[in-house]
Amino acid sequence: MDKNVISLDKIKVACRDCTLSTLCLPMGLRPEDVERLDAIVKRNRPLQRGDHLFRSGENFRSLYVVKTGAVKTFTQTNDGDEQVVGFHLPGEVLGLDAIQDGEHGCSARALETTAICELPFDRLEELSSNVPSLQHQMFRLLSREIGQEAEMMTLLGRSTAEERVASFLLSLSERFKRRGFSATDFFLSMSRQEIGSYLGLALETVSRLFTRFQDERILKVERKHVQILDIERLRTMVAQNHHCEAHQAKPTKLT
Amino acid sequence: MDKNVISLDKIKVACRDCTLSTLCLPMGLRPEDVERLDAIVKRNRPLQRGDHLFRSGENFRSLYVVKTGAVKTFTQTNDGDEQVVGFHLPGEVLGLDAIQDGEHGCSARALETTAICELPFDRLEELSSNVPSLQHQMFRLLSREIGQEAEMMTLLGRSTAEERVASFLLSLSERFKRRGFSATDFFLSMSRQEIGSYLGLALETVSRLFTRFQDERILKVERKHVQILDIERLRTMVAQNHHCEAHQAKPTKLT
DNA sequence: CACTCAAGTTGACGCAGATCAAAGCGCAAC
DNA sequence: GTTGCGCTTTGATCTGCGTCAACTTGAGTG
Repeated sequence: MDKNVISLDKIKVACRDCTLSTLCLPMGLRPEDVERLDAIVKRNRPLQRGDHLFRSGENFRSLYVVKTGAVKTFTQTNDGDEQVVGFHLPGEVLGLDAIQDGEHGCSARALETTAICELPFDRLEELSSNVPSLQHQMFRLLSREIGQEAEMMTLLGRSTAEERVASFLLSLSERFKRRGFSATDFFLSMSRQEIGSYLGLALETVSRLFTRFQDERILKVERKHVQILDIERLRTMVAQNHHCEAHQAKPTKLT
Repeated sequence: MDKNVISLDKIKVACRDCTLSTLCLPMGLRPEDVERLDAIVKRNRPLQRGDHLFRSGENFRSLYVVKTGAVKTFTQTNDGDEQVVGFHLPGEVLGLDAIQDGEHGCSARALETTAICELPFDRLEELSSNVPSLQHQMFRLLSREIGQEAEMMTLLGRSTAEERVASFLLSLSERFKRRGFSATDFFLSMSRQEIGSYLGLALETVSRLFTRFQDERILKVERKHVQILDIERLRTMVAQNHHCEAHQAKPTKLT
């Protein structure tokens, strides 16, 4: 309750005063440029859990930045189910894939009460032309997304279920940490089903791995509440060699 | 021989006269802006099969566009093998993931004799500031990459081996077609191993599927030479429902 | 020509993880 | 309180594809 009131207050904060400014677009901009950016930001009422931010196929008008809360992006499969393509925490930008053809390629929906900053893209583009450091920042942002997706591709292409879940938990942990939350104690705002969809696993497999990690004293899990007890073990898992060799293209000539 | 001489000639072609201009960065630019872009392009000697264009960890200075030939990008796994992250045909841009932190996150190597246009990024950025339509084009380019990688993620996350191979062949087919080559008769410049690595499959699985597709009169395969006999069947495979249900997150309440 | 070596094919086998099924649990509505 | 409904967990079974291994083929070399 109390918390809610505070967060409703916060959403009107200008970029200059926003705690995310070191993660978000303003990163590295001069104060006067942050002001110009701030001037084009629209701050709408918060989304409730389940609300759509945009839907696949809709016209692209704006990029969106998560301010508080969490959002999932997903596509529809031809049999009518969801394929989760991403989870987005405060400071992360949504809609980047839609710049290309002016149409959203995925839908976005709030996983919890979520505040959003909206950046009308035409104005952002115009401003980028006039503020080289903002243009640079935009390029970096898009590039980062590309790099992260490439990492995700190798994760999906060659990792075991164990590595995927470990990797997922580490990713969340690091992202929470950078946002000033605990790196070892947090709540998952998404279901096992959604995690499984994102990681290319069955929900049962995710559940079993949570249980196993708990048995091995790596985690403490109670429904959505996760505590990481042994983060090093998780890191080792991810760095581990893979069980299969044939996935891998050999470098032309060993030795 | 003859061909080689021609292609060596071609690599000196200016953007204005390049057959790729409708696929490449100049797309949609006014002629005078194409000239300005052309002025910053460096055209180096062609790469031979196996030559590196850049290596993971190297400083990022330029983006590269394939002009003729083909390039693979790959990362190294901790056990020293390659993980292929992409195949790049004429008109496709490499190095986009390196803008972020000024360092290449993957290596790129020519799969055959390959001509490249080099675009020094600092000059490209400067020019983008002055030419809004180029900036727009850059944003679209980066956005397209993001969208394509997201598609690849769902392919890797939830598809069967059959769907992956079918999808790979369709992708090549379409890309060749747009470049004026045959959509149904082409040579693979990469090995089964590399295809497998890219698709998250064992090379044996790729081989078996090629054989099966051939038995089913969908393809004719002879080593690197592929002919697509029934492209519709391939399309059906990709659009097909998936064998597994649990991968998929159910939409929160239908209706 | 024979020899080598990398690339590709094919078969046999085993296992990680999907699928199927059922039971337990937290939470909202009434 | 009771009822109902998602979500999660857990167990039992099944299977696609990775792994291992043997063989074929073709290109390059002397």
